[in-house]
Amino acid sequence: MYVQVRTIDGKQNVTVTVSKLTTVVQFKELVEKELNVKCEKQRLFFRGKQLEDDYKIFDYNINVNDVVQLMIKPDLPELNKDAEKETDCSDSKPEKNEVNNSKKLKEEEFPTESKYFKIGDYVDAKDLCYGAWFEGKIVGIFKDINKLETDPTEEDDCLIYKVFFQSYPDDPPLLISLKDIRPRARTILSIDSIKVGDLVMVNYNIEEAQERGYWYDLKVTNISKNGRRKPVLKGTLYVGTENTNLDDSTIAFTDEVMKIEPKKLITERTEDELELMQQDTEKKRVNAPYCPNCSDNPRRKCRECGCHNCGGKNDPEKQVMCDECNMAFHISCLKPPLSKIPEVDEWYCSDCKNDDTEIVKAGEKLKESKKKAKMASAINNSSRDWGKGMACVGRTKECTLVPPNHFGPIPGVEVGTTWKFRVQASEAGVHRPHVAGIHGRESDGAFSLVLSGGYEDDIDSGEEFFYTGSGGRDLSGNKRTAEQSSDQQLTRMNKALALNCNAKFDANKGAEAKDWRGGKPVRVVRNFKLGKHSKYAPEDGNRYDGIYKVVKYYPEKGKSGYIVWRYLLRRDDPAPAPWTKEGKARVESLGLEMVFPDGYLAAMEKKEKENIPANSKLKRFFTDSSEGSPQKKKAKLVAYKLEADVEDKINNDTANSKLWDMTKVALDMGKKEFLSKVEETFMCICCQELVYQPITTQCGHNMCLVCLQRSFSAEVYTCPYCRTELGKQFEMKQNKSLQAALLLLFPGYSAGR
DNA sequence: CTCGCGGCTAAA
DNA sequence: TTTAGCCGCGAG
Repeated sequence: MYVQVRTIDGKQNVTVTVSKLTTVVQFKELVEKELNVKCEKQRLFFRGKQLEDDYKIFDYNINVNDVVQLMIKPDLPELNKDAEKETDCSDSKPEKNEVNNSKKLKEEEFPTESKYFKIGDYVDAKDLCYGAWFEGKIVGIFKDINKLETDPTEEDDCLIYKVFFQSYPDDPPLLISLKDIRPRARTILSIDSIKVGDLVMVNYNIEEAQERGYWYDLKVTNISKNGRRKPVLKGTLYVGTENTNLDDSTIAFTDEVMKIEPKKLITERTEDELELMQQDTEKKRVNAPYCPNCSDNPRRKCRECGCHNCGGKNDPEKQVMCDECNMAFHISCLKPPLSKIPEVDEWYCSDCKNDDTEIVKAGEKLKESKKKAKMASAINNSSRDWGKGMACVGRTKECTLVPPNHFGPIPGVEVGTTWKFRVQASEAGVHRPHVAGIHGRESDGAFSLVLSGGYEDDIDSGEEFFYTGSGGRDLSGNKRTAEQSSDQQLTRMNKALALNCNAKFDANKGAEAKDWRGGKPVRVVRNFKLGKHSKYAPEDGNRYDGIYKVVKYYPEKGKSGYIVWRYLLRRDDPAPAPWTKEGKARVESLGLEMVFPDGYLAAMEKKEKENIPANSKLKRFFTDSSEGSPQKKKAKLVAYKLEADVEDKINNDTANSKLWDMTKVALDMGKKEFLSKVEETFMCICCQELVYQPITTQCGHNMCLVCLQRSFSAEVYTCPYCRTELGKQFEMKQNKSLQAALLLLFPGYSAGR
């Protein structure tokens, strides 16, 4: 799709081709090609939000022909460059800043005086992080040694002012040049005294114009007073250290417009002014609250800016912050509570703790990375392109428990299991095709089918239903469904389903089974869309309803007038059907709930929240996200390389070479993913834990020695996975190579077995 | 290679 | 709100 990129001054305008999955970094590269503006020099904005490098076009809801604004960062003067580097807006580290400031800028050795300001003057100064005016106090004036070398004239331009920002008492003073300092604003202007063309200072929130933000200069272009209604004040807003203008900004806080005090030589100050400059203003200007949740009310409990557990704001020195989610916790509120602040560089709360060196109990899932789940575009880790349908999505998992041509139930999948999307039913191995209704082989029979209401003359009475074959539709134009437009043939999946019927195959008239239970089993999934025609459909998603058999099949003239093949299926499953009272009770007792793709719910939640302004995001507005933020490093995916000894053991395990090959695909996704894949692949079907003292059968399945012995002692001599006959005399020979490999990967997992 | 009882967006 | 029109993917 095309997206317009326009410079803030409107002079340059280009169109670039992107997809919803294009990252902001890639986008910047495209812009660099088109406009010859280096990526580092670009700031891109859309609907008031700065596009941050790690996000995707999708995450900002950018659509076809939307206009993205490009702000070009000019070359900063030497001083500011240095200062900006030292200014870590998101996470200030006072000691480090102090040291570097004094080391890099030798001006401290040259205290001097200025014609405009004195030490102790209360001023407004422009902060390099936010690019807005804040209340500050001059605590030092120095010569800029760098400038003096090139330009020996002692103009005030060559001075550096050390300014203490009163809104940030914990931060060290910053070095500011003269152009970013002026006398403290003291006068609130009434709306009637403001004229078009005036330059004033206003409060504005760049992300959300209705919300409180920071203080910027505004050149007034439009004032309208409309009777008793709130006056409208519009103008060009100067934001950032380079005074980039945002045209036609509407000011929400029209009763807080402030007069800008011009710079004045000290010699020209009146007695009053001299005094005023050294006096702090009584009432401080209000900035955007640090916490949008509680508006910084110290008496309100807030789980966002206070303790994430109890919401209390007391004892900040006894609170520890999580390095992942940045939430604070009282050490006494932790489970288990701590007696003192932990002395480690990085600390993570229980939700974020995600250590891949941690031994994970067999059978217990590793926690998904929060970072991964955060982004909507991370619903799965393949290159998901939205707008092309969930049917277009690739699987992130694959059922390896049974072969794709497996008849009958999938071990571990209970009747009543419900997945939100078809692709998940595919991942579970219950119904593998993404779109097609029947899964089968023409030579073999059908393994599964989905009832989805796609053929409205299907009659569903729960225990029995009529099903229509596929085909006879014109799917030209890359369609997936269409009206019936020709006769169906008893070939492909239609033939496969017919083969399930316990009767001699007849391609002309069809057939009916005398002993219908003798037919091949079909897994049946009901989709919620069937609800239009049937009361046995689930409320939402796709529900596995158990095993059915084909009673009969026959050709018939359908509603369309064309021949369709029809099948009568009848339920033959020991588990009660999910719509019956017993079935519902069973679903309840098994605790079955709708299954969503990994990260799906988190992504949906985030999408909903996106409409609500996140003021805290503003903090990062003027920071350069290309300079690695501390959170980034953890999200980085490092491919896992198997240690030589593990590799050896795996290679020795020739009986499972295919399974290992499949598992090794996950190596690229990092150690955590790989281990999780190993757990999934080598889980014992009986105890649902990683196999211990494993037996590998000739049918290629692994289970614990004790689990198989238990089965044999119950006189069941089949493979617990696929029911292949093993025989009473089956020799239970432990697969030592597999055991050794697993022990290296999961040290100590066998403890307690 | 062809086929298809999805799921999405944008237009109506 | 409903609906036409897409189209990646795994399966045979």
